[in-house]
Amino acid sequence: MISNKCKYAIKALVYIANNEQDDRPVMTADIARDQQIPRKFLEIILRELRNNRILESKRGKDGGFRLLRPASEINLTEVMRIIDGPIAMLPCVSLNYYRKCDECEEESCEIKAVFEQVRDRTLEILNGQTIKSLTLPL
Amino acid sequence: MISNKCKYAIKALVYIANNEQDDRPVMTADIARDQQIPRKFLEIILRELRNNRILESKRGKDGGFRLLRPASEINLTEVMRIIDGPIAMLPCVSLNYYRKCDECEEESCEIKAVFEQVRDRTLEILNGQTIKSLTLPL
DNA sequence: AACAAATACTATCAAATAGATAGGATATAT
DNA sequence: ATATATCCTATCTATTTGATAGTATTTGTT
Repeated sequence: MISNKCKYAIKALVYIANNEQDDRPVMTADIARDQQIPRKFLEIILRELRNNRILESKRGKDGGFRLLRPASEINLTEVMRIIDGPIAMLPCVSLNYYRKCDECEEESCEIKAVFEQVRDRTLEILNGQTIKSLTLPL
Repeated sequence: MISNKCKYAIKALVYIANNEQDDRPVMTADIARDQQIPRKFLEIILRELRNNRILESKRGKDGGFRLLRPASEINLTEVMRIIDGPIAMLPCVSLNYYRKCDECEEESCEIKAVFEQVRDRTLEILNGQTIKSLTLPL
């Protein structure tokens, strides 16, 4: 399962992509209202995405958030890794958050191979998806 | 990520499958020792698998656990669902633990389709794996 | 300069989950 | 009887999840 936080993050990014036609930044309050995300929680999420160079922010009146890169260059895996960490089902199989298991040697691990397969098929799909590909057709 | 508990469950089942040649049940203490799983925690896990008709148990001297069905008929998804619950990455996309999202209508959800794909590819792999297929060749 | 409106930051909190551990009850083979 | 195994109940700590509150700071407008 991905966290609510991560789901909110993805939805917020898609919302921003859908609403940035004119060059004005999108406000937290608007995203929160339209996507039904708790506003203060969303603030934290958007700031985190900004700190990780997915968004840029503008403070004060007419402030808000804009994508730092084109939506087509923001990958779903990148967002998920920032918010939730590993995508793999086992730490010892994670590409970006690898951690050895305490209790077993990897050479003799019976279950590693299966979860490597799952990881690869999952990444095939998620790497192929960007914020752009999740926006509305028009 | 699957939980440690779930990883322990799978490893314990594979261990039992690997060690049930003669008809004697496998003891918690042996699994715990050889697989480096905390014994008391493992007890809870094995009992849970018994309650869910994956294992049968025998108490007292020469007691222990045996697979209730052939290893080839115990699916990896079945075990994972018992211990960890949903396999899908979103509740609204789960086949066995479906739950509607509070904040969004599914018809207009931008991210549902992607996570349905991930679910399907993941289940393709995990449904194809049984405790038997994870045991040692011989 | 004053004000309104937005993000930034810090602190805190409650509930759930993860990951166990302890101790005694019960069943069973010898 | 006794030793040995599972069964059961209770408890515990740390972490994570999901959030809220309040204040500081920046910025555009009047």
